Amino acid sequence: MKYLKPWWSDGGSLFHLTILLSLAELRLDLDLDLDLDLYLLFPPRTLLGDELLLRNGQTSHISALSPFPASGGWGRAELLHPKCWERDPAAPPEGRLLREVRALGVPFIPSIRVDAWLVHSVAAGDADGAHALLGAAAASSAGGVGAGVEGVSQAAPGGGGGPRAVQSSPLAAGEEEEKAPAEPTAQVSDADGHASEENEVLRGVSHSPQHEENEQRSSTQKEKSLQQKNEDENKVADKPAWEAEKTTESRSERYQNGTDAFFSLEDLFQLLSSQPENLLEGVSLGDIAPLPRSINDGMNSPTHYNVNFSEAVSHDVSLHEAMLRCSDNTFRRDPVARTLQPQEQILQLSSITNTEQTLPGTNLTGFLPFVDNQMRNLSQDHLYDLDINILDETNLMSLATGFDPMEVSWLLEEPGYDSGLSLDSSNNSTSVIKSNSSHSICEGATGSSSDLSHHDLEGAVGGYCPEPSKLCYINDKSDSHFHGDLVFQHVSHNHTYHLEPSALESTSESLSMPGKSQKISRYLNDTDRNLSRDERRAKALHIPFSVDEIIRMPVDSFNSMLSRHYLTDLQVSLIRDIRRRGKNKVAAQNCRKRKLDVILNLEDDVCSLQAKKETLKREQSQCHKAINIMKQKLHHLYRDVFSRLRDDQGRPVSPNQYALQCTHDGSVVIVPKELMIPGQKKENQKGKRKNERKN
DNA sequence: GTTCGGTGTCATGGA
DNA sequence: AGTCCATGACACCGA
Repeated sequence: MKYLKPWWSDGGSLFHLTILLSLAELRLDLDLDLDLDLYLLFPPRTLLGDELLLRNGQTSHISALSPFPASGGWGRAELLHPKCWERDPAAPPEGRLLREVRALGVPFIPSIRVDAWLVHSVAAGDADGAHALLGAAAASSAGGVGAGVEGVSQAAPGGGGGPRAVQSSPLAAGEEEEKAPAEPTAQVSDADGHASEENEVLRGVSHSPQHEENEQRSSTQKEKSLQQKNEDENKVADKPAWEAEKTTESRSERYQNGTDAFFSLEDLFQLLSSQPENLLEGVSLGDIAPLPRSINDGMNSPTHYNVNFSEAVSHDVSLHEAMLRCSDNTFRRDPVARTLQPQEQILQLSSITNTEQTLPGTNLTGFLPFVDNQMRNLSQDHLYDLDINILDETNLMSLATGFDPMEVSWLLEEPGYDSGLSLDSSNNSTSVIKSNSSHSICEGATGSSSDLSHHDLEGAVGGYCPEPSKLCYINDKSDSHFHGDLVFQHVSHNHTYHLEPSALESTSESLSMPGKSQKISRYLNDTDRNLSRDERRAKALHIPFSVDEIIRMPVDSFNSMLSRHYLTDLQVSLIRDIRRRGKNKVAAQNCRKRKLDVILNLEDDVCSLQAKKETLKREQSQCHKAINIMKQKLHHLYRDVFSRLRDDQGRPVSPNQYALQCTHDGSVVIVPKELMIPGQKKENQKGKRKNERKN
């Protein structure tokens, strides 16, 4: 798969496109990582200093670009967090876009401006040829060039010299004659450096004093700017790409004055579509992130082809300005409503980036496939899968608390508020922002230093470095910070009971959000689910030890540790509570385990005893049976003996009158029952009765 | 909505 | 006296 060849990257600048890519709907409100993977169609360095206006009014800037190998200047634009600019003494002054935006009275326009300095690949000093080329391209656009070619057609006198110049250009736009309309528009002929009517429309949405002043200045500097322009182009053509950066500001100034040359998107469309084979040479996809659509896709689309760009894109094209021109006046006139309706912005962006109808004449889909795809990916993959309610909550919380939405979003994700102790997460949020600027979200979870090694973070609560020197600001917590930490105590289960109820009530009342607590609690549970409450508390208070350490440490080490580190009373109290609770928790677990073991053992004993009882019962019954058998045998033997006994006269002995009795020597004698021992007499009587009953 | 098991926590007593 | 441990009691959560 081929990629668009930056055929303009090695020559002087001819075009100046300003495209406002509405990135407001990116996850800037929640995701603090401003490192946007935005692949631009423009040469690097020319984007430096461009700004991204955040919802909170801060600005971010595009930092150094990363040009792709063999892309001839195409690169990856990175946005720099404003915090970084604050630390950078060489930070550029307030950019033009921001000034313009503020002049328009739009306080929050989270958009990114991309100035594209399209440089034609002409030989050094051959700016006229480039002008001719672009003039031809401008002339080739069907009546929709508008003011976008101003300066270009002047550089190529007559504007009709396009075909000849195109043939001499490396683009070899031989097909230009086929696609080019016969006549350039009147606007083309008028494009001598003056701002066109459309330019006026686009830039004059709100005639700020600054704009008027710029227009006045522009009229006086026209001639000079034209001369300067040619000179600058020749200079730029001899300079490497990064040196062109130095001229960006001056270009912007001239742009503001309306003296620079501009070119419409349609011109570029015509130009690119006329030479697709040339444009798609040399740059492989491997150099650039894979994108599903090449520029040819946009070019070949009739929808893209037939778009009249002259209406909205002719001079200084911006999606935002185009949006301003659209019927959605609330975007400009009601910044508050815009601030409060991120979803609508998202939908706006979606409609803009996905449908050409929203912006007639502004077909970024075809012209900027990379940007378009990025926007699509960002808007669809990252935005639509977001729970919009989070945005709502964030904004509502930001309104309620006066906090920054980013901070509020962080607060929502920080589940440490169920602690009965005062926490410090407002400081955390700030630290998070700082750490995010260096792409260390995880490390910045507690706002600690980003220079911590992963080992240091492992097991340590919140990744805080235990060095005393880095613990100094622990004591800098103000009560207000703690107050902010108590915000969400009411939304989560609080297992601690030693916090003053007044504190909880005050914080809950100040920020109570009926109907939101459940959802917030859900997010709280989702985010730091793996952390215990004490861990979150320690994390919030920047306890420089892990909970595991605090609990398992021997008492001597524990005391020495407390004495070594300078900790606040609150921290010491928390640490002792953590230790006590941790140990008690383990003890309770052991106790329950032992109790369970005792119960199980008792159950086993019961089972074994029941089994033994059954066995004994069986043995008892067997013994009873054996005894009965022996008794019966004894009775039979008794009867048998008496049946055979005879007295002195030879008569049978009656068992009713006599009984058999064993003597001490083992002999058996016949004894009259009257002479029997009373005990033996009773037994014999019992036995006799039994035998009688049986019989 | 109720029940029940699991869990954390506190209070208390003994070692 | 301080600490640890064991345990009953309570509250909360989730199934």
